[in-house]
Amino acid sequence: MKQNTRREKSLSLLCQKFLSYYPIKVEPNETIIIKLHQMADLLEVERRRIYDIVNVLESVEILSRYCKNQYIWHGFAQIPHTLSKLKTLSLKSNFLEYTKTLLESQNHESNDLYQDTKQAINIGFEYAIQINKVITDVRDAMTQTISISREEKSLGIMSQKFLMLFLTSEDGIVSINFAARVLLGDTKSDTTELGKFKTKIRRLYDIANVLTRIGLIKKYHSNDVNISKPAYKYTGPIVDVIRDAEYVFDFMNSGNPQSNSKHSLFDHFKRNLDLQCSIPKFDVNTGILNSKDKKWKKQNSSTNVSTRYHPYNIHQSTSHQMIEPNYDYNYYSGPGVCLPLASASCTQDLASGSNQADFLYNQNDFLPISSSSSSSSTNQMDIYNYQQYTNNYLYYNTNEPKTNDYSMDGQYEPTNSIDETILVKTDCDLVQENVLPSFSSFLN
DNA sequence: TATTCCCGCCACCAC
DNA sequence: GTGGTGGCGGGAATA
Repeated sequence: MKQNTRREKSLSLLCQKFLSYYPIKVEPNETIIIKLHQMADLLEVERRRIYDIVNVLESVEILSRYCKNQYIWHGFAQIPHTLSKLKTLSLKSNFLEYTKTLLESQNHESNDLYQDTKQAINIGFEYAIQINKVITDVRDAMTQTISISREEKSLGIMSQKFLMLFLTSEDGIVSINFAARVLLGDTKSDTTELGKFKTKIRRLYDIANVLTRIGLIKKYHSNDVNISKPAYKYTGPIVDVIRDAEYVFDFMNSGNPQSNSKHSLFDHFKRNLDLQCSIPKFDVNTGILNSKDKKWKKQNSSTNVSTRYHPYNIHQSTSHQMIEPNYDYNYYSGPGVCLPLASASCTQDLASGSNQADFLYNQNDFLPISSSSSSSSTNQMDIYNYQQYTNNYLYYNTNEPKTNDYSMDGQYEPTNSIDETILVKTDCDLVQENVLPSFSSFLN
């Protein structure tokens, strides 16, 4: 039916179909390769659409690029740790201050360009252009225009910044308008011009559709006149900041030690900055990411970070893809976090769609690995509250993959047969609620 | 009308 | 040059 055509082709539904082919968790002895051209054929879509999905999924480390046309599927277990890193980055990099500055600037500047733009949308597009031009010219004369680099405009990095807003928001609600302005950067130059703003909104819808499908956010409807519509609400795990994360190395040394994604802020640090340098700061006035130690620079092609990598331990090489629909899952113990996972037909639940978020994050059937009780009567917390459940213990895997474990064609040649998983007390810093702004009420 | 976002052009980049 | 990748914005479907 024509009415369903657009919906059937939607990125959200496409993402759901994509996810239905892969398990929530990956067994330690599995390698799950995603071949993009096969997925495009399977889902009967242009490959361009697959990139949209993959780029956002990569931003939360559900998968990572392996080589041309191929990605490695990691499942959902890494998500809490990725979110912890993003939250930590928000607080350690001035990102939160930047967003506050943005909020204040719009509150105090009655002639704020964005307000003019938004107002002008109601008046007429042509008039909006005129207003923008005049104000932009004035501002250009007063301020140095610094644009955000192409790298920072990647869908994955936008996705990460979008998530950082949710993770530092007091109420977990972020209006798409505010997010767009944050992503545009530079509170004082012409970056809020209508065209760029609309483009950013489009991308945010793309991102939001994928993040919604994996249950991290959902569309938020409110009658509150103070909340700008449209808005999204965070529905993902509650995560803490990583204690003592002051240097780029702190991020590199957790999660995906060898990843090299163009869609990850962390990997940008690894490529572009000294590992010993402190975490780069966002300029609170422009939103541009800078570092005292080194300028954000174009990637050097001679970088010694390998483009062939396995982010996690892989104990045997299998080239199979497409997990059976009724695959059983017990729990996953990988680097970064160790989470109990469902022993159910996850892919079917994923495919059902409607209660996916509940399934992923609010299942009652999960038991922490360290729990001495196997009673299922325990009212388990969200799967992603696991850190808190275990008194802020994180599981770190001591056996990180070594470069020489892989042959030139990327096949894993195991030198270690057994994982050793140790407990590391995190004693996470708890963020004081009163420092967190609300991003929902932005220029209603 | 405002929101949502599909579609594909074409620039960029590694090889 | 070639093919993979993905930023970008027009404009149409949907609410």
